[in-house]
Amino acid sequence: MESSRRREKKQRILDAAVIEIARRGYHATTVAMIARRAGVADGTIYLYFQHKEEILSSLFERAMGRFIAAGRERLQTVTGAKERLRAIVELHLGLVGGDRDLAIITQVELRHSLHFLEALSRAQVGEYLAVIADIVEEGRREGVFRAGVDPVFAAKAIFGVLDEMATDWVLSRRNTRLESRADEVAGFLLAGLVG
Amino acid sequence: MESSRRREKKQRILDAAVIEIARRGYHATTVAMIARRAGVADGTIYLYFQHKEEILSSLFERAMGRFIAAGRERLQTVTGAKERLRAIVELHLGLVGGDRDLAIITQVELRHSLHFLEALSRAQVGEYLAVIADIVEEGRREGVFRAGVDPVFAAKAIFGVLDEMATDWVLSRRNTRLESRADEVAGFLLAGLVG
Amino acid sequence: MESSRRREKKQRILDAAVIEIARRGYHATTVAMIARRAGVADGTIYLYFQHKEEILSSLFERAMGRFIAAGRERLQTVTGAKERLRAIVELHLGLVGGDRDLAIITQVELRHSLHFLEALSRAQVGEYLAVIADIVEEGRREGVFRAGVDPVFAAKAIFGVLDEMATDWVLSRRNTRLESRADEVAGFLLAGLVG
Amino acid sequence: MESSRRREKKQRILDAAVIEIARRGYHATTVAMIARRAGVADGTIYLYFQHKEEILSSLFERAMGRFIAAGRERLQTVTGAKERLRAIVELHLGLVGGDRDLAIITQVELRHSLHFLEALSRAQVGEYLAVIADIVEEGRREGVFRAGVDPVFAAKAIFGVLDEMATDWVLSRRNTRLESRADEVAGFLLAGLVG
DNA sequence: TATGAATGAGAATTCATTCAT
DNA sequence: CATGAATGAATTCTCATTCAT
Repeated sequence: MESSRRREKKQRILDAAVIEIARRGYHATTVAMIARRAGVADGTIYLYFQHKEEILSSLFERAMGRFIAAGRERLQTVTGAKERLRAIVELHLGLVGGDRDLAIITQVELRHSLHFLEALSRAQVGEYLAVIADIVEEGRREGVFRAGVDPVFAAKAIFGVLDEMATDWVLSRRNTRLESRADEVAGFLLAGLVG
Repeated sequence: MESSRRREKKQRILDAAVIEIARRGYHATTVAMIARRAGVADGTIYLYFQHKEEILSSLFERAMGRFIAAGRERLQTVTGAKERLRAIVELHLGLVGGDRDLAIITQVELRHSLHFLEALSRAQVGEYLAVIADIVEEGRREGVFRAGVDPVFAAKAIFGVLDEMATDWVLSRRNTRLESRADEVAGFLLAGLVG
Repeated sequence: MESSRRREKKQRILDAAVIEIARRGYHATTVAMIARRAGVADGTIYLYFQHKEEILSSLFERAMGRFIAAGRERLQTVTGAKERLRAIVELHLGLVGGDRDLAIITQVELRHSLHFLEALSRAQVGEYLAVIADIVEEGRREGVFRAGVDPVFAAKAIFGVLDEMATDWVLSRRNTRLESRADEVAGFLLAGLVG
Repeated sequence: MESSRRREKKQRILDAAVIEIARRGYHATTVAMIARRAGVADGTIYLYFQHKEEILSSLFERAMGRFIAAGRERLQTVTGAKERLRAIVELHLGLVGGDRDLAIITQVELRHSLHFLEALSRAQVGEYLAVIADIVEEGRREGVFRAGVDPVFAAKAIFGVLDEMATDWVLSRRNTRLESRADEVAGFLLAGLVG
């Protein structure tokens, strides 16, 4: 009960952080700004997060958690490596494209330092890449994908393409929907994977 | 004559900046640290750069300049879209992989803020993408690449793969040579492009 | 309650500023010096003042506030233009002469820049001049002062004499009391005003 | 010959300084700005002045020199205390009002610090006050001015009025000519002095 | 738990002054 | 005499973090 209230307030702080950081960048955003938007006192932030940086990593973890949960759910209903890859592409672009503020954070702010990026990478992007690699592996076993493709390598390549599309969409302030490029992306990737 | 001395000292400062920033990140690096490593006084930095941030953008411009020059030179000696793409891949991975400190900067530090990333993107990455798009276009005309591939899209996808490989290499402190993955990367990309 | 504590601390900072600035001048006084004397941390200053310059203008406002309050009070108990002018002269010299540190600030430091001086002038000296002009006007109506005297001009002239006496007293480190010149000053001014 | 060229360049620097300092204030004006406007190198300034502050005091000395020279000349042709006082008033307002840039400096910038103001005061304002005091003394001897007036005091009062008029004119950006107030000022002062 | 006033370390930047050329 | 590149001390202001209430 307590715990739920606590979780709620933590979410409120994170929501505030997304908006502020997306708007002005991580370094230009002060803890006080986040506190004000969240409607709490400056000091309260430190009852929920140890450092300012922990807000950023929590943001990442929350995003990745949703990402992975959505992925799991979606993949359960889809079979066949090609369809599964297509599903991942749609999901990735759909999720990133669904919240521009969050996208700014995942595509730009989270990459602000080597140390930070390494930590993120090891922790959770690895898991995400593994999911993709599994699909590629599955495709090879099914004989749908070329045998010469290394799943681990392919996962990175796929992630690279998705990530670049996402970043490109964030930087170009165009009003297109990112998700609308899913077919094109999936087509390109499948062409490279299919024998 | 004067000017050459000036250019020389500017280079010295940039060289110092690469090392310091790669080591501790842009924000944790003080102007004083760069000055010390360059062997000049703090104030001297400001005779060559207007702001600390201008050091970072100069770093990027210098890197891109070398990149593009090397690319132009290389492409002049290579014909055929497939070979040209292969050459670009080798070049990209070779250049990024040739200087880990610089790679840290191009793959991580230069992306530290939306504003900054936008500026970079518009200015010079666009030019680079155009070079790649031209190769794809050429391949389509030659009938080597599939007609269904949009050159602009393909250029981003190719860049995405290269960029992800580079970032992955930077983050994994492995001692492999990045360039050694060129064949694999080129193979994957060509598979996606060739009919 | 809170507010009173806040006001108190603000006063403490201003008191410290008077001493430091009088001693070494505005430009040679650092915010750190004021903070130390006030017994607060450097950063605390900025919870009460936006800029260093705002300390100076607050000093002026505080001084003028007291000046005007004292003036109002005094003038209520005095009637007749001649007596009122005499009262103003006594008050002006008495207040300036009562605190040498503050006098240094009002007579010297507050005039350190055109921009600043303009702001002060427009804001509050104007009000003070108006009070004097009213007395002159009153004297004319009473037939005590010459009809040919322009009240606005006379107010400036009176202020000029008072101000010069004050500055002279500040600069000459003599131990005379400034107030002791009040009779002489009032006599001179009245001679010029009375028919 | 050398010496005349030297003097000329010194004047050029001072002329530049008047403009720059009047425009932006003493503290906001850098030595480099003055050098640029004077058309010399930064270092050259230091061949003519020991410190930046010496430029300011030289400015004052030059202004006072002209002031006193003009005063001497004028007073030689005028007789009678009343007429001499009138002449001084005209001269003072005429000279200050004749060059707004210089006026900004004499009325504002030169007063920026106690230390500086003291030095000026002792050195040359004293001499100027003495000239005025002499006139008052003369008037007393002639029986034109009241016997009760202390010449030294009167000189300060007169200077105070003139100074306030000058400052007022500088601060009000009105386009009136300062000199046009000479009659009014002289009338007021004489009323106070004449028996 | 929550507050928000206070802290004080920290850093970018400026600019008077020097001095080798 | 003149130059102007180089110096480096010096200072304002910010802001993550703490802690008494």
